Order: sequence, then structure tokens, then C-alpha cells
Amino acid sequence: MRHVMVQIPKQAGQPPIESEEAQGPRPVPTSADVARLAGVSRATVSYVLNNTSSVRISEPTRHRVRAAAEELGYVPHAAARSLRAGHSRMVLMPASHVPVGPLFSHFLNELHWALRRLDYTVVQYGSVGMGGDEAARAWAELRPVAVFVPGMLAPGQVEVLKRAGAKAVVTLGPERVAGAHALLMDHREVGRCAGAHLVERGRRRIGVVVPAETGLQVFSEPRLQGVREAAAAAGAEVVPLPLAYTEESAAELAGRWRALGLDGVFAYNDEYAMLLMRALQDAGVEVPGETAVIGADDLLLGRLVRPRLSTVHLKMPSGQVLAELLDRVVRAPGAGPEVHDLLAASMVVRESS
Amino acid sequence: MRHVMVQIPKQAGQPPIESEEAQGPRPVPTSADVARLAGVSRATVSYVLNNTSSVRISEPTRHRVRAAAEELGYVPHAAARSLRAGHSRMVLMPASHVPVGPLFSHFLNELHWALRRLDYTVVQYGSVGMGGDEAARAWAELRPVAVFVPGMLAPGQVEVLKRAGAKAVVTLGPERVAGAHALLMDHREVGRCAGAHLVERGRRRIGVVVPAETGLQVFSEPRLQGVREAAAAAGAEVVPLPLAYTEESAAELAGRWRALGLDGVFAYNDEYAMLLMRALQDAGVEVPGETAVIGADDLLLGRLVRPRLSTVHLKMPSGQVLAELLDRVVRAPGAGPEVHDLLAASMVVRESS
DNA sequence: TTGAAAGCGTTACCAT
DNA sequence: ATGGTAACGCTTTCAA
Repeated sequence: MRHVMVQIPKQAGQPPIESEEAQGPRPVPTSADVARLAGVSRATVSYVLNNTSSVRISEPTRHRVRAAAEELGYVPHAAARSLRAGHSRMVLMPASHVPVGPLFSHFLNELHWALRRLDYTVVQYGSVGMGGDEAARAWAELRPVAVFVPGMLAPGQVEVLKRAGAKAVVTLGPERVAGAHALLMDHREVGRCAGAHLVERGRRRIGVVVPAETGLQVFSEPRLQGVREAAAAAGAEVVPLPLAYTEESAAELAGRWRALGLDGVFAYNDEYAMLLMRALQDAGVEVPGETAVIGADDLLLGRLVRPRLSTVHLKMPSGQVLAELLDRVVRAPGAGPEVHDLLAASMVVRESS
Repeated sequence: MRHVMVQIPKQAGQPPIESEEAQGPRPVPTSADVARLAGVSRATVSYVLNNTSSVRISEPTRHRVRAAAEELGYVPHAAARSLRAGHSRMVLMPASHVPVGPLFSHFLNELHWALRRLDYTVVQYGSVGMGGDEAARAWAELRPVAVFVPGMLAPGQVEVLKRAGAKAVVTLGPERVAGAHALLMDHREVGRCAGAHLVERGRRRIGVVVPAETGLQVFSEPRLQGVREAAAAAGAEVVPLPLAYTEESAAELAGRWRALGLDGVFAYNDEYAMLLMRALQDAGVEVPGETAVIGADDLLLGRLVRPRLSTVHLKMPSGQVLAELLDRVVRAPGAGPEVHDLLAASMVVRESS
């Protein structure tokens, strides 16, 4: 069948014969082309291809139209369609290529499925290297019906999006933004959880790993803050520990461990924790005897090391829930902003603490 | 400033006064609104806002137009714009939410940056739960100038995209697709690399972990095939080993290890390798003495376990390179399909093999 | 320097 | 049952 499509333009001779084999980019077929080929009007084509029920088209005509569309390889033009319709069902999400964990990946996957079932189209828009306002404008140009932003947003940016017709703007982050619906994920809770556990075990000088990698501060800063809060309540000290995700950096940190005099450390997440724990062991620091180590994210790999890694388990919201929130808000844009507190953190105590 | 925006429509009296505070969704401002407010024509608005150099607009006018746009919160309508222009600079990429590793993440990030610098817009389109043809149609509706597909594509799908105006269709996968440019990443090479290493070390009955998780077959199948090829050349046996990414599954497999009589195993990647290696050790199987274990991806974590994990290091293509390929093809669509062989795999021998 | 008007691909309404 | 036509928001000649 494709052979036909390829050969038609050459043999049809419809376009003035161009430089023989200059397969000059054939124009993209439009519904008008389909109409012409089928010998009907553009309106009829639209009716047939969209199965419009309010109008009756004879079966032979339907067939002719379908055949013509097939033959030309006609595909409707989404931009023209939504321009005409005055709205789209696009849910826009900035594509953040920060190293997201499997938890978040799974959440996104769920979200995609749930939204698709509600007949929305999810589009991730790359906005690397744009300032916040610039990015918001770029998103607004696409006229999405809803925007889902993992991360923060300035109130002005929310306003830009709403002015552009976005019925729902939902953020997923540490605090709510004026005008937007919010899924709160306060990472301080993660730090609090870890900190509380450590002080409860009698640790009094607690290190907190702060990844040197950029883009992680969004999470690391609140987590550090959470540990601070938990420690303050018990009169314990907190020491931030910058650490890059390399063996060298970990070895360097472990090398001056005794000088730091720490008896516990919250290592940002399981990966940094495993890295640091290995370096500590190699430097002769006993875990958990001399120093307790805990991570976060509850990775499977953390269970495989010895001692088994204690960790903070995070429960991500279900994509289902977010999809329903989006849909509800899109359908009833009048209602006030909803705020959901969604981060549930709990200690998983294993052997390293 | 926003206060002004809110009040304008009420005072203009253009819409019939609705129920007082029913902040009924104000219509999205168009360039016509801007023109009206600034007291100029739509053409002038377009000239000013796009900095059209071929026409001179007086400074006071420019200022009035800009102020009006600002006041209304005007943002151009991307669909209308590209509809009129007849083309877009959208590079479409299906959003695959298969658990991709940090390698691929990094590659995507590079790609985004490089394309942005070339003034393209990257859009990831979620096509979960669509058949291949259905997905291709959905992509074609967006009229992207280029499509980048990590994974396979049927030749018919390529044709649909090209008919819809896509100047470049590039796949990243194990084999080339008719009509499309190809970045070849033949994962058999990974398996070959691992297999060759194992037989060279004298292993004769080699297990190959095949993840039970769906969505990974695209990689696991060719990797298995590669090991088979390497083993066949040396007269060694190959045994596929289904394994889910859970401790239970690993323990179960390790429990019947002796019965399997394997002296080497390629565990798909480092994560599965670490999982299996721990289970083997817990079951009393000595690594590498009794069984050699190797992974792939060269994760940092693999260096932290004991024995240190031998692994296959993969070198992903640079996003830069792909971006340049895309741009080149978009600008000169006539040229024949380019095929680049991009997967470089090499053994990193550590202690587990 | 500015404005009027055509046209991009689609669909909804109103005539036939 | 089918076709003509207008309109969606924008850019770009062409005229004034």
C-alpha cells in the first residue's frame, strides 16, 4: 500500500514535472485534497472523518471519502483543529531532566495513563536554559488547557498561564503558589523523619549530606532544614556536608570524618548514603557503631549492602489522584484552589542506624 | 498591573454585564485586542512584537503597542502562528516512561540543550497505551519538523510522518528502518562483549538474566542474543534466566543455582547484577570463584559492593551529534538516510569475574 | 509609517 | 443528504 503512495506523485503528473527525480517535498495533503479526490465538499470530509452523528452521510460517500483519505495518507492538522475549536485538551508539563528517581518516573507513568483515559494529551515541553518568566510565556503560547509543574512557580507565571486560557495550574512542590492548585510535597518532612530517628537513637552531632550536583538543591535544602528542626528540638547539632557523587569526594569526606566528630549522618538519599557508607567503612569508621548512616527513597539496592541501609521511605501521590484533580478543575474552573498534602515519609529502620 | 487587566473588560462594556462577580473566564487576549487598545492595526502589532526589520515603525507607536500587550498580558498563539507560517520548529519525541538509566537521561538533556541552541523546540508526546500506527498518526497530527524515536518504528509509520511534513525521522535503536535516518545502538554488542569476556575467562555454562519487567525486552533480547553469539563461537552454553527485580525472585533463583550448574552470568545490567550477586552470596555461592557475575552500565554503585562488580561500559552518543544530524537533515531533506553506528561497548573488569 | 485583506486547515452553521 | 461560507488567531504582501 505504501508503494502506491510513493509512486503516485511520480506517475500522476499532477505537479508540473519538476527536475525529474527532485522528489521535491510534496505538499502535505489537506482535507481539501481529500474532498477533491473524493468529489465531495470539505464539510462532508469533516463529517465522515469525525463520525459526526448529527448529520447523515450515505454509505457510498463515506466509503469514497475514507478511501481518498487513505490513499493520500491524510492526517488532520492538530493546530488547525484546535484553532478552530478554540480549545485543546493538552496538559502541559515542563520536561525536567533533573535526575529523577524511579519513584517519580512511576508517578509520571501513572499520570500519563490516567490522563489518557480521560482523553487528555500529555505534552512535555523542554524548557532548558530559559528563565522562569520566559518559560511560562513559552508554555502559554501553546494554550494548554492545564499545566502541571513539578517544582515552584512565581505567582506572576501562574497568571500568565491563566490569561492564556489554562483552566488548571497545578504545582507539585514544597509550598503552595498563589492562584495555583497545589500538591504539597514538603521535603522538610523527610529531613524531620531522619533527624528525629537519629536523635532518638542518641546521636548528638548529625551530619547532613548536601549533594554538590546542581538541580538537587530544590530537594536537598528542605531536607537539611527538616533535620535542623528535628535536631533543634532535641538540642543536637547539625553539620552540612557537601558531597559530590564520586568516590574521590566520598573518600575525601571520610578521610576527615574523625575530625568532624559526627555520630550520625543523613545522606540525602540512598545512593549518596551507599557511597558514603562504603567510604566510611574503607576509612575504618564503624557503621553504625561509630556513626549511624541513613538514606532516603528506600531503594532495593539499599537492602543489599551490609549493614543494610536504614532509609526514609517516601510515598508519592498516585498519578490517578492528580489526573482526577486536573480533570475536576478543568471542568469547574470556578472553584477555589485546592491544596493537598501528599508527602508521607516514614522511617524504615534496618541495620545502619 | 493585573488589576488593570481585570477591570478593562468590565468597563469596555463590550460583553453584556454578566452576574457582577462571575469572573467568567475572560476571553484570551488576541493581537486584535492589543491593536484596539493601542489604537493601531493588527499588522502593526505583529510588526512591533516580532521586531520585523523590513518595516519601520515609529518609536512612539512601538511603545504604545508594547504597553498594550503588556497590559493585556498578551501571549501569541503558537498554533495560529505555525498554521499561518506553514511550518514549525518542533522536534517531537515520544515520551517513553520505561525506566531509563542515568546515561540516557544525560543524553536527552544534552539533546535538549543542543536543539534549543539551534532554535528548535523539543516536545515529548506521551503515547502510552497506543498501538504503533495509532501513535504515529497522533504524532503526525502535530506536524513536527522532525521526529526522534528512541526505539523501533515500522516503515509505514515513517511514511506517515513524512507525508505529514516531517523533514527528518531519526530512530535510535538496534536496526535501521527503511526511510528513516538511524542511530544504531545494537545491544547485541553489549552481550557479545560480556559473553566474550566470560568465555575468555574459561566459563563454559553461562547464564543470562532476562528481566521479567515489561518494556525492557527491547534491550534484554538483543543482549541475550549477543551473549549467544559470543558463546557459540567458543562452544559454550547459554541459559536464559528470567528474574524480577525483587529480593524474593533473586533468592529463588539463587536457591536453585547449584542445580543450574552455571559458572558465569551476565545479569542484564548493574542493578540486576548487584541484586543477584547478593542473593548468590547469601546462598553460599562464591563470587567469582564458583560463578562470575557481570553487569552493564558501569554504575558508580557497582564499585561499592564487594567483590567490585565487573561491568560493560556503554558510551552513549552525544546529544550534540544527534542535534546536528537533525538540523542538517531538516535543512537538506533531499539527502539519503544517514546511518551512524553509535554504540561503543567495552568491558570494565573488576573483581566479580 | 500604517492599514486592508488574503490565507493557513478545520469545523459549525445555514442553505440548498 | 450535501455544499457554501464564515470564523478561529496570526503573518505578510500590497496599497495608501
